[in-house]
Amino acid sequence: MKASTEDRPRDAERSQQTILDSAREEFAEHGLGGGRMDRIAERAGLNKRLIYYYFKDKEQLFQSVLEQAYRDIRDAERKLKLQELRPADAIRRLVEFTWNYYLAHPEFLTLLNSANLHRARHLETSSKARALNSPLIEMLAEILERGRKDGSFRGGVDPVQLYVSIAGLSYFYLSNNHTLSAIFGRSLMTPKARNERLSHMCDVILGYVLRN
Amino acid sequence: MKASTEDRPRDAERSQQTILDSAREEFAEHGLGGGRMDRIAERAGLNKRLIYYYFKDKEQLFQSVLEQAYRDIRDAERKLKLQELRPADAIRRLVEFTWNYYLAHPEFLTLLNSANLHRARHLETSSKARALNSPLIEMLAEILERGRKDGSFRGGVDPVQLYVSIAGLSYFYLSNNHTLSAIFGRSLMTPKARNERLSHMCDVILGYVLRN
DNA sequence: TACTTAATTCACCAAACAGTGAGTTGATCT
DNA sequence: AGATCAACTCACTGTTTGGTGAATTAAGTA
Repeated sequence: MKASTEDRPRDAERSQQTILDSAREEFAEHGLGGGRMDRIAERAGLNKRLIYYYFKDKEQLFQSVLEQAYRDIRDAERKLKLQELRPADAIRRLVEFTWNYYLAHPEFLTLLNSANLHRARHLETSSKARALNSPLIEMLAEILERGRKDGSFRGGVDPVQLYVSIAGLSYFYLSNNHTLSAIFGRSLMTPKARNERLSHMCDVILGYVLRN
Repeated sequence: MKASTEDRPRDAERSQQTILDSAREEFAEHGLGGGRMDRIAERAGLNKRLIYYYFKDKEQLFQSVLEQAYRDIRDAERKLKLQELRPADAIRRLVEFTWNYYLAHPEFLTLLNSANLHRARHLETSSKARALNSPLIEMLAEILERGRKDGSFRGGVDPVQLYVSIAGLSYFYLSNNHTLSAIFGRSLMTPKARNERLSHMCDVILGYVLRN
């Protein structure tokens, strides 16, 4: 759980990363307002003062956490090789990827929620904001163009709208999974329910882009 | 802004509602963790002690806020008369309603996010949770059945999945509007952008349910 | 080995916070 | 007019919180 206080060599970078990891957990679990600096220090097994030494204050720490979360997902996105697939398969793959990434990184969802609660001021200030633009937009544009050319896709589809829709279908289901489960009176996270959701989302998105 | 302290007749119900309204604003703006009881009292123009008199503690106050938020949207949903419309028009109307409701009640989105951050324990405890099931599910089932019968809709569509998808398309765009705007470097809330989003969502949902 | 400087810890603070005991006020009933 | 009880206020507290000044320790350098 907590790193032992025993003799570990001094390593600024390592400590910064440990703090960042602990902060990500803490903020993902309790939000920015509910996150506690003392708990972050405890999680990291480092003295609280060190957090302020490296990250000025709570706000900047959260901003750094957010930037890394974005870097992580963008890195994962870049690894997708969609050019090799036929348009319809590429779209399906993209839906699956988004779904699986959110599923594997639930903290990404809550961090984004926190960022938006605070009107994304942590991104506006960030000089790295521009570089955060998803590579998926370009990929998507290329896929849509290929599909249109070979006659399988409808034309006039905005890649940004489609990207937001693909993300939204997974995001809402997973981020609001608790309230939805309570309301429908059944768990949405059983393997069966998850498979059904993925299947449904593919049907929706493909039903939209496919000509016919 | 703040209700004046001047002589207003004593009214328990009125005070409770005032507190509830102030709490909804506060929690919507800062989340559950970031919401401050002192600020809620100040917003309401009532003594903080009164909050504890009527609502025991912060947790129960939040639960009450959440229950009312759900009651409000369910009431609005019930007013929809979709039976009179042709299936495709009914679906379009439903998408529009969802979009417009979220647009007019942004606090609903952030309250739900807070509830989910805390794993919806405020709903699980709530005896009113069952009654929160959306009437839209039944309406949607009826519309889908009608559309299937008259040959315009595909069959085998799960109303719950579709409901989640319709909600998700609006929710993600609006709830994450700040981060999305920052990333894409353009506002998503101009009238033009909003119209385009609504149009796109209708296309996606109808593209899915319509046979063809 | 002594010196330098960055990494890390210690001990502490003022403000903010959720929550409360004990009262005061005012509407209503007899 | 006096009694009653709910509505509402006052003044306070123990604790938590984000944040900091100053000291200490260890790793590299001359």
